[in-house]
Amino acid sequence: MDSIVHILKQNNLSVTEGRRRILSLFLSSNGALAHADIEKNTGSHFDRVTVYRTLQSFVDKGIIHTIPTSDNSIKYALCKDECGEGHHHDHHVHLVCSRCGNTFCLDDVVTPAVKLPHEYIVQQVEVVVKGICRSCNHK
Amino acid sequence: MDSIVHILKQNNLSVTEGRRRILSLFLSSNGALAHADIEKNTGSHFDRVTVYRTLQSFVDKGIIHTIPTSDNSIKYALCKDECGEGHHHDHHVHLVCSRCGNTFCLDDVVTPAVKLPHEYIVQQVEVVVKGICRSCNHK
DNA sequence: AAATATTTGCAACGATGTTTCTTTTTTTTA
DNA sequence: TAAAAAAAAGAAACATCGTTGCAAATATTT
Ligand SMILES: [Mn+2]
Ligand SMILES: [Mn+2]
Ligand SMILES: [Zn+2]
Ligand SMILES: [Zn+2]
Repeated sequence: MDSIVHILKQNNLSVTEGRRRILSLFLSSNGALAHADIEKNTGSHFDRVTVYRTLQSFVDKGIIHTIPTSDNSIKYALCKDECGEGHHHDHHVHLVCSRCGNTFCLDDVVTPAVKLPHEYIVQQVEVVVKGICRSCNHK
Repeated sequence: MDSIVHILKQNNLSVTEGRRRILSLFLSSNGALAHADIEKNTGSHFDRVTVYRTLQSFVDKGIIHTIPTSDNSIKYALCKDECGEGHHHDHHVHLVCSRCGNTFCLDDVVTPAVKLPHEYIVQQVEVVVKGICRSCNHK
């Protein structure tokens, strides 16, 4: 069975044209995608609202995760394995390339521990690095 | 001279009612402020646009800095000393309290170094911690 | 006090995201 | 496979956020 369909079924999502297309976009893209990228790449096939709802349901199911960026636009990228409904475990660093503007998950770079004064409690650490991505750096 | 007026003059900003009020809000608040907080706290005294422009000019001058949060809302907080026009040096960690919802600059907690694979270049590291703030933790 | 420079308010606009409701599509059941 | 039930998509309306251009008001300089 098609791997895209497989992922959808595994997550109890009914298989629709829109979900197939959007999930396929994520699988074939190496960087993160913004809502606008998705609208563009799916042409005028789907309503904006459908895209919003699809992204939201993917996030809910742990198929994709959101990436906060300092310019305040949300990006989305595929989760690796361990995430599921109500369980996100994306403890990696994100890179926003200041040359090409793309955003990447650095899945192998684990979020550093942050030590706060003892009056505080740390629950989650989010790290976004601004820098130059691999492909921009090699040119 | 009033310290608020002093700061404005020092930054070559003309002293207006709006700027005085907004700067004074920052000086008297211990957490970070969102645009909405400012609109609320200044009553209906100023137009939305004026608030936007004031915040923008404060950021430009290095009086305040922006704080990215994972819920994609911008917060603003006072800079400490070293920042100036075109020179922001806010290398500290930010905490979003999951109990009270407030956002704080942890001025004494320096952004940890993040080591990326050598194909990448790091330019800036942004760390946002979700956790419990001092005052919420003491209750 | 007058002239100049800067800021403000207002109105209009675009982008983003949400909600409600009806129609269409998908899934389940028989 | 056909009918019934459930889920998703599309459309329209709406809310919020943030920006821009311009005329009126305010602050600064002369
Ligand atoms: Mn990621
Ligand atoms: Mn700060
Ligand atoms: Zn790049
Ligand atoms: Zn708190």
